[in-house]
Parts: sequence; structure tokens; C-alpha cells
Amino acid sequence: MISKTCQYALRAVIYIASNQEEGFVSTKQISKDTGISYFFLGKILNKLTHEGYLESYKGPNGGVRLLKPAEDISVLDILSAIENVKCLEGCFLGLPNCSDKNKCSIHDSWKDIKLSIYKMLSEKTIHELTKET
Amino acid sequence: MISKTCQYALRAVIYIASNQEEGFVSTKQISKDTGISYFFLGKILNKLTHEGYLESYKGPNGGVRLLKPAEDISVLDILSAIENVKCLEGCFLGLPNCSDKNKCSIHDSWKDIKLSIYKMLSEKTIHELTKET
DNA sequence: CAATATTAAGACAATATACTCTTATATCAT
DNA sequence: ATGATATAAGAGTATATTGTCTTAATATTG
Repeated sequence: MISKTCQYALRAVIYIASNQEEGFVSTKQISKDTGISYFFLGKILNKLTHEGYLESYKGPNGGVRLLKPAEDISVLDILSAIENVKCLEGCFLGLPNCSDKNKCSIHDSWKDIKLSIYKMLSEKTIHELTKET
Repeated sequence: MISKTCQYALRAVIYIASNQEEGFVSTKQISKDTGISYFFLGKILNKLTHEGYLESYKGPNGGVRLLKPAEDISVLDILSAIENVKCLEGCFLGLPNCSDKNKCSIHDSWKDIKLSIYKMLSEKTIHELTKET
């Protein structure tokens, strides 16, 4: 559905949002508490930094923190920072020519689903995800 | 979203349903008309035969045909014959412990989406897909 | 029976995704 | 200044997915 990389990115950002009151959160701490592999996590956080969602700081007491309030970051923001969100684009049957003008036989049904996924992912904020269980 | 293998399986079955009036449809013909790689397609059709959706016949004029009427085969039938349909099961965040009793923070929103996907895929039949464009 | 056409099955290869490690660079604390 | 701690970046490895090829088995046709 979404790649593991995206899942890790989301879980990491949720963790950061929940734990950054005291300053920067280190990759080591995130890795330890989420179970995400330290080195792989480093790459993901790096990407999110380049994409403008995180701010990083080197050296002792360094780490990353959110550049914007968690209320202003949607789940979709994080997913698309990592990679193209496949479930929101493209034809269900994988046909290259499929489009609104040249529909495959499942196009409209699938488009409805895609719209509901888009709505959910773009409305749900990271802040909301830090509150619930 | 769904794997290429699943997309190929669906496209092949739709093709078979549309072209089996005159008897068995050969892998070669399906491959030629759908653009799906001949050898890879062979494996997929084989699997669908083992799973009970196709009947195969060797030798000249051989090939495969549907074992049931296209009206009685859902899109979900074909997808699950190939592999576990990932978008219908499991946690959006990839958490192993996530369940209805122990929900992750996006669990309920995601469950709604999964239900609508399940409904669409299990109600849409192969026959319907042969009619439209 | 022999030649041809087709599926069956599994070995093999290529590509994409996920993961690991190493080296460089910046910052802090002493 | 020096050593410890952290990110930055890229090379390298492992696994999963996708795609290709080869050989065997089975049926039809002449």
C-alpha cells in the first residue's frame, strides 16, 4: 500500500512531534524507541530535512526537530516528501494510456477510492496522530 | 498499490473473458494483444489455473478459458488468487501489534478506506470490466 | 508415427526496495 | 585545542519482485 520507507518516515515524524519539547531529538533515540534501523532512519530523516520538514543540528545534543508546527503538516506531506504516493496516481490496471479522457474499465470506481484516500491523507495532520493511542 | 503481477492477472482475465467465445485462448495471443511478457504471463495463468479460475488445454488450439461465468468472478477473487492483497490488510503505519483492540493513531480512518476498497473490489465482476471502454 | 503447437514447471537473470556500513563534517564540553 | 557526539552523504549488501529462458509433458493434425 505504502512503502516501508514511508511508514518509517511517518512513524519517525510522529515520534519527533511527540518528543521535541526539550529540543532536538537524536536519530539514535528515535531508532531505539521506534525500532527502526538506525542507519536507514538516518537516510529518511536526511531526506525530510532536505524537503523542508525537519531542521537538523549536528554535535552533542543535536538531532532533528520539526520546522513547522505539527498542526500544519499533513500525513500526505510526509508521504510525498519521501516518494510518489502510488495509490493516488496512475491506473489500477497499470495501463499507461489510461486517463480521464481515455478510461480503463475500472477507472471511475478507482477514482472514487483515490479521492477518499487523498481527502483522508491530506486532512489528517501529524498533530492529530500524536494525540490518539 | 497492487503489484504488477496482479495488474497483469486482471488484464489477462479480462482479455480471456472477452475473447473466449470461440474456445480456448492461447498465452501467445493474450501476450501479443495485451503486451504482457509471454513467459511471465505463462506463470500467472498457471497460478490462476491452479487456483481454480481457469481451465487449460494443451496442444494445438489449446490455451485457457474461464471455469466460471465472468459474472461470478470478482476483481478481488483474481487479486487474492495471486497474492495477499496488501491494501486490505495490515496497519497503515506497519505496526505489528496494531489491531481493532490496540489501535494505532490512524487505524480508524484507514479502516474506513479499506472497507470501501473491499466493497468495490468484491462487488466489481470481471464481466462488468469487459463491457466498458 | 512424426511434426507441430501448446501448457507446465523450474532454473536463471535483472531490477527495485530495503538495509548496513564507512567516512566526512559540524558542534559542544572540557 | 582535543575528544566526544551528532548529522551528511554515499558506497556497498541483502532480499523481494519482476522478467527470461529452457526443458518436459500433452494434444492435434496429417
